[in-house]
This record gives sequence, C-alpha cells and structure tokens, in this order.
Amino acid sequence: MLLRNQVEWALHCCAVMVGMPAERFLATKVLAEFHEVPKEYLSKALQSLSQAGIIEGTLGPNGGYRLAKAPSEITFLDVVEAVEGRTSSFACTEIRRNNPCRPTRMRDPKPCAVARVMWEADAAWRKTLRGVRLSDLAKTLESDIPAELAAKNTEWLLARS
Amino acid sequence: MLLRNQVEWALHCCAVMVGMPAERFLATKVLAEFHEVPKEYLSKALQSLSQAGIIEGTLGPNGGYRLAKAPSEITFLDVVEAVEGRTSSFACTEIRRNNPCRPTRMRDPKPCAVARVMWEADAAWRKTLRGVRLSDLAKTLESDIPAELAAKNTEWLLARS
DNA sequence: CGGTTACGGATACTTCGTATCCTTAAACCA
DNA sequence: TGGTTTAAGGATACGAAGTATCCGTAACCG
Ligand code: SF4
Ligand code: SF4
Repeated sequence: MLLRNQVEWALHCCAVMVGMPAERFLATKVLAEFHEVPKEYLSKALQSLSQAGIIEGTLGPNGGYRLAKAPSEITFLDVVEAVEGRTSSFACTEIRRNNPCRPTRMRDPKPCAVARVMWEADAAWRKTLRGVRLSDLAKTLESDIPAELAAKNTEWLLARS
Repeated sequence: MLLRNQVEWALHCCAVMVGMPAERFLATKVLAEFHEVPKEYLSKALQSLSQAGIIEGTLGPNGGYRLAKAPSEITFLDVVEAVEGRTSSFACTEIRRNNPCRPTRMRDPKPCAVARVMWEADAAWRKTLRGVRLSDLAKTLESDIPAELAAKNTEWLLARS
C-alpha cells in the first residue's frame, strides 16, 4: 500500500506556492523544472488540486497556478485527498456473506467488527493530516531552510514566471 | 492507495481461529471454502502470518494452521503488517535535492517537514491498529454475531478438519 | 493575429496485485 | 514401509492500477 508520488509532488508544489508573493502565478513548466519531474504528468496533479479548489489557474502567458485560499485554510488532508481520493484504504468485500452457514436472507445490521477497526485507523490517519495546515508547514520550513536559500528559490521561480 | 484484499482475508481467518478450540488446526482448504476465496492465493497470506509468528502450521492429514500466541498477544497491526509490510504509506523520493538553487554539497540534517507530517499520520494509523487485539475482536464479535450462528460456524469448520 | 498556458481526452508503458501451477518436504496413516 | 495429506515456496501468467507522453481545444495576452 503506497501513496502515489503525485501526492509528494502536490505537497511540494503547495509548499513552494506558500512562499510566493500573493497574486503571482507559477506555471506548471516552472514547477516541473524546479522539482525535475515530468511536466505533463505533474500537470495532472495540479489539475486535481485546481478541481478541489485548493489552487486556481489562469491561461495565457504569465499564466499558471496560485493558492486559491489562505494557507491557514488549507490542510494536508485537502491536498492528499485531492490527488489520492477520499476512499478509505481498507476496502470491504463483504466476504462474511460467503459464509456457508449463514442464513441466505440474513441482514447485516452494521459493518462488521473487522471493518470498523480498519476504518477507525483510516480516520486517525486523516485526522492527523487534517490537523496540519499549509501555514504550519510554512512556519516549519522557515526554521528548517536557511533564509538565503529560501530567497534564492523565490527569486529563481519568479524569474521564470 | 488501497490495502491488498489479503489483509481482509488474513483478518477474517484470524477472527475464525480465535473462536476455535485450542490446539485444533484449520486447513487452508477449509478456510478458503468458508470464505469462498482462492485456496492457493489465500495460502500465501497464511504463509506470511506463519512467518511472522502469528499462526503456526503443521503438515499431514488434520494439518493446517492455528494461532501461535494468545489472542490478547496479537494486535491488528501484527496481522496487517505481516501481509502488507512495514513500510510507510508515504515514500519520500527526496525531490528537494533536485532544487536547482540548492548548493550541490548541501547536507539534509533531517527529513523535511512534508515527510515528517506524512510519517506522523502513518504512525497514527499504526497506533490505532496496535491498540486493538484479537481478544477485543472476539469480544465484539460475540455481541455482533448470534450465538447460534457462531456455534454453527465452529461446527462446520471442525467437521472438515 | 500568433504565442503561451491550462485543461482534458486518448494512448502506451511499467509496476504491482491477483491468481494458478508445480515441486518439495514433512507429518500422518494403513 | 509406502501412499496420502498438507504446508512451504518457487515460477509463471494475467489483470488492474499507477506512471508517463501525446495531442487537440479553449482561454489569455501582447
Ligand atoms: S471486513 Fe467485515 S464488513 Fe468487510 S468484508 Fe470482512 S466481514 Fe464483511
Ligand atoms: S517529502 Fe521532504 S524529504 Fe521527502 S522527498 Fe519531499 S522534500 Fe524530500
């Protein structure tokens, strides 16, 4: 069970956008070159984010994407679910219905104990992701990344928009 | 991102074994017929559980598998990790190293902020699974499943061992 | 108008989960 | 002792899903 690498790309792109001056758009091409990932494929991830209302895009020269909301209004879960989907990691096939002893017309009042536990774990995973916002990430990166490098990154990105 | 359905099978097989009288072995063939899943493929999942020390197998007629430990000593996480693996759901490709502005010889003191959050969420998922034991599951099933059906299941399974 | 960009559909490639088959070795039984 | 049953594990085929690329369209800009 592995998350798509688009999740990583999407999160990094968001991290980059948080550091950009408001109203400025970043083109897919620039983001792809910055991370050295295939432009066309990264585009799909950004489209997912756009569709989810996390970022917004504009066309034409100087076009691209920017955050559609305040960084404090965007959680990790928003980003992850936009590209990975909202379905639980545990899929229930209802194999208990195959039980040969079970009366054919028996009704299942509720999801079985196994599924409930697995879904609870999935909820805990999502709760953790929902608890971290892009604004939190920005603050962490501020102390993680040397100010000099951060400035150089912003400059590099803006020069190509 | 989806767990293999072997996880579901493994958990259900464990649930069944908890209800069996101690020392009795259940053959792969019987477990497969009970759940209506392919015997040869289910066998792989059971082998994983066996290798993880969760169940133990014996050969020959009346052979099969049984729990290797007390139900209170086996957690959901043990079962899930045995078949699904212990690697985190978030794989870090270290794409921050591709940053063209980054000094080539720069050392990364620690995993970046993005990865730390994702791994924290993964830890929360595992923590939830570690908190539920097979003995807990047995207790829940006891109130979920009519006693009559439970008895019939046990009888059906024992008759074929 | 021509160039740039997001957008979305279609398509190929690659990886991984699913499933089956076969052989070996151990345990049991007649 | 020899034949049967079963777990164990390697090899292989198949299918689904993730990865990646290509192309046409529509919007934006100078
Ligand atoms: S986990 Fe429970 S609800 Fe899901 S298929 Fe198995 S028995 Fe049914
Ligand atoms: S998540 Fe962080 S550590 Fe992992 S690849 Fe991205 S930048 Fe590197």
